[in-house]
Amino acid sequence: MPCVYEYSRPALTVDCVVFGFDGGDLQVLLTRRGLEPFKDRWALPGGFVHLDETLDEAARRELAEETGLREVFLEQLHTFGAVERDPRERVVSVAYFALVKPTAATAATDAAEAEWFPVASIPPLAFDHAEIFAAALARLRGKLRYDPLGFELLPPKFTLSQLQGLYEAVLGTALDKRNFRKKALGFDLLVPLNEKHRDGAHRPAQLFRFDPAKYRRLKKQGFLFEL
Amino acid sequence: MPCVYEYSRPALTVDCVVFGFDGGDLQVLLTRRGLEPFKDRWALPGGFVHLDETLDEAARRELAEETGLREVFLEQLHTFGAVERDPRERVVSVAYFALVKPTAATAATDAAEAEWFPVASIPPLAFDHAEIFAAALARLRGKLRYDPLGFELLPPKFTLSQLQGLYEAVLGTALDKRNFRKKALGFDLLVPLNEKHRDGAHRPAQLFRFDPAKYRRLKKQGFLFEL
DNA sequence: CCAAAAGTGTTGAAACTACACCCATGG
DNA sequence: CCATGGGTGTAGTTTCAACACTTTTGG
Repeated sequence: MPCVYEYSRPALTVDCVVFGFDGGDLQVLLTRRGLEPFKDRWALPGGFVHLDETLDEAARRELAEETGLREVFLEQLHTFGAVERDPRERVVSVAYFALVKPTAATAATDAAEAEWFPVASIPPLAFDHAEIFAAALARLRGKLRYDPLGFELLPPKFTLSQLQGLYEAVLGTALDKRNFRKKALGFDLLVPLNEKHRDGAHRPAQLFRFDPAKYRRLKKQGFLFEL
Repeated sequence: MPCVYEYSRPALTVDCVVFGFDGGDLQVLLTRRGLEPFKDRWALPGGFVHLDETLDEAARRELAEETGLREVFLEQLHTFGAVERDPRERVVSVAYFALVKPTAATAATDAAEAEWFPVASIPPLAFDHAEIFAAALARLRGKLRYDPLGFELLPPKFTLSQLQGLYEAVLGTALDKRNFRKKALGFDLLVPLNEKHRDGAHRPAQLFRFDPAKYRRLKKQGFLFEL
């Protein structure tokens, strides 16, 4: 029998919008609900915040538990507090968005009831998760332009074409190859490796890595990224 | 005697970072705490979220109760969830930032224990409110550049010099008068009024108003503001 | 030798920066 | 008539967008 205190404050959860990139499409990781309400519907991975953990910790813990993902890029998105967003009782949810590299991404698929969906064809979602997802996608699109988030979705070594493909997939627009390369290299944040990417019957591509330390140094001096 | 449920979930509050502009400095509205902990310290206005209100509603209600402010521009900022941010018990706080026009701002001063402080000289704050304030200021600075937020801090009728002064106060840099005017007028979002601003022994200034409807229309077509 | 993606420069247009003087008013 | 802030244009530089062909490889 619940006492009055159960109803005196909202429940608090975290939900994660996890993005991945397979080289073609931008994707999102969803889990299938095992319980009512919305049993068998797809939903964002997430769960209740414990009293002894921060919000970020809760998000990481839930991600690990439900999808097996660890060490992902995680950033708080927005807190959703509509009164009726959960039919059972008042639940406020702190939403996060996460970016995972392809290596980690494939590991996640092996786990439990988690599955990747291209963002263009998301199934119906539980609760207000469609709204949360839309907010996350908008944020990713907006931020990609002036923050080097993209590298969190690529393997540590990547080609310029892969980088461009990612920008095109996320922004939904075609980009000019020469202009893109000029800009991307102009920042001096991509270091060429002594390694080529061989992939099929054509000229092999130069591999690069992103230099995050240098980026942080530049950012402190009021530098802007902007691709 | 509290039952176990009191401790099974964090308490949830909202806190508001309210900015105003007096023509010279960017200011923040603080309230003096009447109770322990941090009794007599300055703090951000805020309070507990009720079960039957959204987070936005809670923020507006608390603002009205503690400062008398209504009809302000309000936007969710970030949710703060450090485990020890409140010494009494686990409290998670959804922070908002608010922008108020000078007319409303003076009304607020008359109210209760609320007072405006220039952002350059904020007193010590309760809890983690200094951190919240810093996040709000950073967000305001960042967003001002590509979102027409500034008009929420000016009276409905304003001169270009007032607008420029606001940008300079928020961004902390001097701007070139001619370039600023060119850009500001170039968007075609400022409509000149048949009215001048008389103020002292010099040429009176043209008054303008911002056209929010037109802005929304342009934004839908993928238009970017950026001053 | 063919298909397929990698790689590379230039040019015209637009936007940005820097900069100095006259105007209208109140006292 | 003087002090004060309002208001205006241009030139040099930089950045941006558009655009097509050669290179390297595997099959």
